[in-house]
Amino acid sequence: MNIHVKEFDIKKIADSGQAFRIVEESPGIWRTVASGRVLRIDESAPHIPEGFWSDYFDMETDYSLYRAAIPKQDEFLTKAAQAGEGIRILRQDPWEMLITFIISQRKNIPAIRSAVEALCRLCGSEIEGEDVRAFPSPEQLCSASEEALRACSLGYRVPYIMKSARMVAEAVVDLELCRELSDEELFDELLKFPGVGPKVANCVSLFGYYRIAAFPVDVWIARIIDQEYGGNFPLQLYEGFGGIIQQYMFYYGRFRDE
DNA sequence: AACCAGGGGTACC
DNA sequence: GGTACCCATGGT
Repeated sequence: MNIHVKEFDIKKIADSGQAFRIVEESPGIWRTVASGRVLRIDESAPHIPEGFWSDYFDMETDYSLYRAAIPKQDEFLTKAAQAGEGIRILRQDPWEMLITFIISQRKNIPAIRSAVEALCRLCGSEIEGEDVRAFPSPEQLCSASEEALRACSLGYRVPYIMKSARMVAEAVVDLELCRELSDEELFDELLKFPGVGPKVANCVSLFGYYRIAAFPVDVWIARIIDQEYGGNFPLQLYEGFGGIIQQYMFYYGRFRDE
């Protein structure tokens, strides 16, 4: 049983900077790993199973309603939203997002991918019949040695990751209970982790907790706001779903020249 | 409030 | 094959 797939582009999602384990395994066939499961998607005939995966890919949401809020006079966003049609905000695992976005600081996307993959190979669980491993649990990560973590190209982030993993393993911060918090409370809670500042807390909120009002500002978004909006982006036009608009901006900012 | 941090990816030569 | 520059930043 499959739901009707529309406004879904796995290739764009793989390049959107929210998920780092989606790879083109063979031409046109994409493989993704989440919560210890593997799914393969044919980009020309996408087929999303009901249940876990349709929830993960947020298939119930109609993104055209969000794009409709963009004023026609806003040429940049109009083009960005057009170029980004098919991108969805994935409902990813908060723990995986926490560690992934601590890793992300001052790395480019290919470097984030390889570091995350190295971490999974180091201490993630095997997945039956697959070459890839699951993202490691907090306990698995805690059991890894500092030297082994350094070999994953994590650099100065190693202590942040080790301390954050311990905080989750010891439930100093309960990432599941955090689902009950308001956006502001969640943001403050995430800031308690070492290596997590405003940018990373917003990314974890948006991609790990589906807080679509969160609006992470990285170098790309800052550049766009500066160059296209004279330093003043009208975020109030998109109250409650700025994160979705941000995703179109990010994607278009990176790929409009290709 | 400047300044620094690992080092990988990439474009260019 | 060398090198210069950039990178979904945060801590000090």
